[in-house]
Amino acid sequence: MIKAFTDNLGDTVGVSSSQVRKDFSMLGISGNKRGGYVISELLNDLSGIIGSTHQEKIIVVGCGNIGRALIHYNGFRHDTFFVAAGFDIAAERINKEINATIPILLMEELENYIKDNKVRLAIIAVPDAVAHSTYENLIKYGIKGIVNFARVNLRDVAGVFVSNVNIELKIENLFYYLNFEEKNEKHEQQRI
Amino acid sequence: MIKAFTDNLGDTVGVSSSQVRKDFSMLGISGNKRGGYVISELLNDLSGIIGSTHQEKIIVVGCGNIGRALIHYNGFRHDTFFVAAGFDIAAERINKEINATIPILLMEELENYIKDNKVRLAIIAVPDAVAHSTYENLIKYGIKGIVNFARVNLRDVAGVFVSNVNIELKIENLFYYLNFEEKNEKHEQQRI
DNA sequence: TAGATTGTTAATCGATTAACAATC
DNA sequence: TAGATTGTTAATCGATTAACAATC
Repeated sequence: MIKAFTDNLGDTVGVSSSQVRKDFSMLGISGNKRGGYVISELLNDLSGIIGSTHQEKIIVVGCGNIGRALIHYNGFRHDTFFVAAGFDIAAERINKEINATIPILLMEELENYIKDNKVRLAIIAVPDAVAHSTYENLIKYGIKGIVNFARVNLRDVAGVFVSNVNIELKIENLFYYLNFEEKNEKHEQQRI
Repeated sequence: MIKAFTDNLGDTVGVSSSQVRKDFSMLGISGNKRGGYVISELLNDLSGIIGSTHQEKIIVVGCGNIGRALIHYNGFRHDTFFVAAGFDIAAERINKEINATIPILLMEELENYIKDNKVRLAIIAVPDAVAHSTYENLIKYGIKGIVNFARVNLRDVAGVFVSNVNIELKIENLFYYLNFEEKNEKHEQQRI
């Protein structure tokens, strides 16, 4: 019976023990005073809270470099969700090229596919220029959650949650921090 | 001479006008009372602040699905940075397969490449299991900024900035929100 | 001038952390 | 029992927003 304590748990994910206790408290998860949390029970409680979205279908819209990488990424594909299909305006060509096990379908089939399969979550990996219209369509077709890789800021609307990735922005932010740090170091040295 | 006001600017990026004014104030960017900001000047000021990291080399470590997508992604590749090389334990094979313009080099060459080319920023796209050791090596070799796509939480250390992406976690979070929302809606309906 | 918008200060909000009583 | 760890409340911190004087 493997146990863990809030400071262990916090350490491994990079938050404070207070944070862990607070979160657990809010989620209604309780441990044993002085005894910590039994890992197996904890996992059980958590998966109960997360909701058993067993093998929910998600789709990838746009099958360029990023889209295809996500479709073939074997990293995920576990209990909670899997990529069921990709969509692209050049579906046939891509299908021929990559000989995929996950089908790439035409954009025209998007609406029906979402509705027929009750897809709730989509990944946007289309070119920036069409990201916003894609987003609007997805919402119209009933998608409730979106991960967006295009470099436009898509926003949450009522009942729809959007998570913007924007790798380029991340990289630029990092450079900003680096340059800032460097500048400060120089100042430090001058002062000494 | 195109102008913009803090509420326009805020709107387009999804923040409040106060926020924009606050940020500009802290960055030392000033506009004209009643006249807003001249876009061209604003861009100028901003690029001055961001620091002119002209055409800085970044590298991608791990050339699986995600890594290769990033290497071939033509989305970025603009003034501030570009992907100069990829690294993988199976460099030759991958090079043969993809016939790339950006070279994929062997992991053994990583240290020298970083030092010779003064690379400051790296993207980690290796399998989860080796992400942490890759991270430690990169830091040892002098990397100062990391974007991490592996599903492990890598942390900032002194002078090194890490940005964790973890797409799977994002998707799971979205499902959590969706399920939560759904549950609440049901309760709403029951109450009515 | 009157009206509009900046820039900055104060107020608010929320999230994180610290502290500590409860208790195993 | 003494010691350790939870669970919760209070204190702190930071970030966001509101407000408003300055002024173009």
